[in-house]
Amino acid sequence: MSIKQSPKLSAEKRREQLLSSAQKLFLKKGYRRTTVDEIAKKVGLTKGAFYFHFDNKEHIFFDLVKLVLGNYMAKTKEISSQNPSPADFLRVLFEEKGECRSDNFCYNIDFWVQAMSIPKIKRYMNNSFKKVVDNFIDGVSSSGYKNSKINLKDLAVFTFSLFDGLWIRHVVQPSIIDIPAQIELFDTLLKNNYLFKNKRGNNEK
Amino acid sequence: MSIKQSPKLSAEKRREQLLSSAQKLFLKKGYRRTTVDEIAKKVGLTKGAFYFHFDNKEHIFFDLVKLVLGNYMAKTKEISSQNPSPADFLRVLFEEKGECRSDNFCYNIDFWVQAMSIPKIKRYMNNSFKKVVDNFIDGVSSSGYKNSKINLKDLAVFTFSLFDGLWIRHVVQPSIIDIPAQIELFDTLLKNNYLFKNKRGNNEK
Amino acid sequence: MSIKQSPKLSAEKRREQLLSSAQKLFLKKGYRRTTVDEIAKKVGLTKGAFYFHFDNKEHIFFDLVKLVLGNYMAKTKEISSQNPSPADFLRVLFEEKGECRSDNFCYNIDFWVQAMSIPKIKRYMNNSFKKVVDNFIDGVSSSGYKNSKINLKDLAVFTFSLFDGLWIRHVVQPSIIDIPAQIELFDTLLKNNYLFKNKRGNNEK
Amino acid sequence: MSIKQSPKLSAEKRREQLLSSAQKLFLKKGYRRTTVDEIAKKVGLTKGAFYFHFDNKEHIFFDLVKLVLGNYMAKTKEISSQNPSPADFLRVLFEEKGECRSDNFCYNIDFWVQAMSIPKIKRYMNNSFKKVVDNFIDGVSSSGYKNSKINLKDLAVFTFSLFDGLWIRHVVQPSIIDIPAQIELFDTLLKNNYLFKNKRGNNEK
DNA sequence: CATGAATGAGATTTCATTCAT
DNA sequence: GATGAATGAAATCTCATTCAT
Repeated sequence: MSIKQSPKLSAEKRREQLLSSAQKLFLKKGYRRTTVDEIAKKVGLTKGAFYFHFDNKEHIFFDLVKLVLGNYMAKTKEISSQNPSPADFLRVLFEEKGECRSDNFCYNIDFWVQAMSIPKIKRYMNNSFKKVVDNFIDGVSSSGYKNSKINLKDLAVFTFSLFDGLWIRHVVQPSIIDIPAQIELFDTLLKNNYLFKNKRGNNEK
Repeated sequence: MSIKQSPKLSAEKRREQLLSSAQKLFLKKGYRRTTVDEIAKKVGLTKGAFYFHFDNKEHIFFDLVKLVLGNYMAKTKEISSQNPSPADFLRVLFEEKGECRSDNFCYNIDFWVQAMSIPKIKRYMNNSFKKVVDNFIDGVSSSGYKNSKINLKDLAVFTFSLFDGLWIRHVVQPSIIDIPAQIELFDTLLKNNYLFKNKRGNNEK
Repeated sequence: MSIKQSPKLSAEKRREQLLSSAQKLFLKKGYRRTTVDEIAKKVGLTKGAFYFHFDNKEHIFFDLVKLVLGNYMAKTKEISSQNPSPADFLRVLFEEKGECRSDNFCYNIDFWVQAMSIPKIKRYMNNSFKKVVDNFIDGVSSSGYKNSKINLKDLAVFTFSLFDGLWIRHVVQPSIIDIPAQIELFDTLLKNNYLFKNKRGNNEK
Repeated sequence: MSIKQSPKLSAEKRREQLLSSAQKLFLKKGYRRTTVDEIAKKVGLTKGAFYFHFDNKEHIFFDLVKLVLGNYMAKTKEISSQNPSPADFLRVLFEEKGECRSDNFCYNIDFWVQAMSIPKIKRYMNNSFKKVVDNFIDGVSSSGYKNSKINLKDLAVFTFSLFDGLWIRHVVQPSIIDIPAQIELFDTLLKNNYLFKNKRGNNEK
């Protein structure tokens, strides 16, 4: 009997498509609620094809965690060399100019909780976070945020936690939250602060 | 032959036990990963008994959302009458003195995502958030944070998003994050700010 | 919506039923070709019920291996105290008087191959076989089969291998093989043998 | 871009390679547990190539059954003209000198059960077995094993069942079983037997 | 001849829910 | 009120087979 097949693409292309599909779905519905069938169908394939490209559902998840964290680290690294303010980190993580694409970083707690339940990936994540914090410290100390009263590590945790919280609210209640305004607010709070004022001189970004 | 039965408690007691059990589990593992069996076993009952007290899994979830949001609203309402600073909201939500009990507020995105997927509860949540924001605005404006340059609604969103982010990181990576230090940092950032300084005079809480 | 349920039996009864059902099917079709659905349906249950009684398909298999080998050992132990001839072992293993019930011992190689692929069960099986061989040696040496020219351990292996071979042929081609005649033949070969003749005196069984 | 391909061999060569590969795998793991992918990979090909050479998995199985049984028949035919004792049949089936190559006869019950479930092959097998039995009878009666008390057909079944049983134990628990010793034992049992003694005179092989 | 991406049927397993006792 | 055996829908995963290149 004959079988209708989707056009064949290279494994590389398909892997990318499937990763992107999975990322969107995991973000929107969480790891558990997302089925392999959905991931595959979103790119016009069947379950079977999914298993040709990935060993199992957990594997695509691992790959995604690595991708996301790698991206995250790369971005923060990149910013750190440009004399950034803490708010600049938010700006870039939210993809320039507040245009937040919900398929871009899947900073979603379900994703995290799932990830943290697997020792291998948990270690990877803790290491990643340390690197991101280091990048942040490098970046902001070079741009005048070094201050005896503020522990820069705490400021990093503060910034990234704020990012997570904004991100989540953005995902869950997009109508309520205005990301660019929030970033501006963060920037304003820091710029008009005694703690940094004298250190940084004029605050043009 | 006789069957071992748990001592029969009043329906009211059992409901409370089950709600508490479900809350802890939903927080720790997410709605989907938590089974009815686990919820029941945690209080020494069987699945069957669960269905005597709740119509189904979604119902206990609804009840929990209402409970949690009610609590959240009550707390913020209470603080708002005590001339709070924004950081005070964090302080109280994190249960005073930085001692965070992980079973207290289940502000976990999986919980949210699940909740937002049900229209009835989505409306409820949006309304709750609006009330919480109003409580915040009431509170901080009475304590001198009214400032033409800062939109207080934005400051509320900022504060609650920060709370969410800190909370999540606390749940996922407890070893990395020092909640009291973060609250202090938030407080410091606001207190030493030009924007509020002249308006508020002395900042002792 | 309402559900039609099979009459409820005690877990103990159901386990026995399911074990028996699985034994017959594994014997007839092999482990792999037998589905959990079939095992359950054969006793009027659904897949779901199967998983209430057994953790998974491998577990029922383990239990069965233990049951079968335990039975095998017990039988050979029992015979060994009754001055048996080697053929008596076959007789009893084939359940008295050649009436072979195909659901009795599942001495089937698929069963074995599957079992041997799991280290835990492999050790168990090797130990069992050693015990069975010991029982055989005990039994036949007490009834005059001790003979310097014949290694009794070899005779044991010979007897049990013959049993396996007959059993398999009986399962696969029942029309071709006459078990009682084969047992008689084995007995005759031994009884009319110089090696044992002088040792055993008259050979009445 | 170019694709790595195995060197193209004649269809005949490939068929033989695939048959040999399949035989080894079916013996080791059973028909069901063996995948087409494994069969192909073992000779450096892909699934697709397999389907160029064989219509489907069942076909290669049929071909194998015929090959194996043909071999079996040919061997027994050959021996039967050499005045064999029953033990000689074992000897030859086990490939002279006790050096058992596990890839030679796949006399494995999974193989049989699978085969017997297909009527065409079942008839073929029953006929084969009859011929093998006839070869045996021809052989041993010419060498003095004709005896009124022993039905030679039973002796044939006995011998081949013993072979099966030894073979299986050899495959499953190679460390426990000493094939040459078993063959010797069989020979000894027959040689020192009243039933044949007077008929056969001296028994040197 | 051979590749390798894709299919689809079917197997194992999970779990919310039902219900007789 | 509570038990625990049973259901059934849905999810994950496997693998024989197809087919464009």
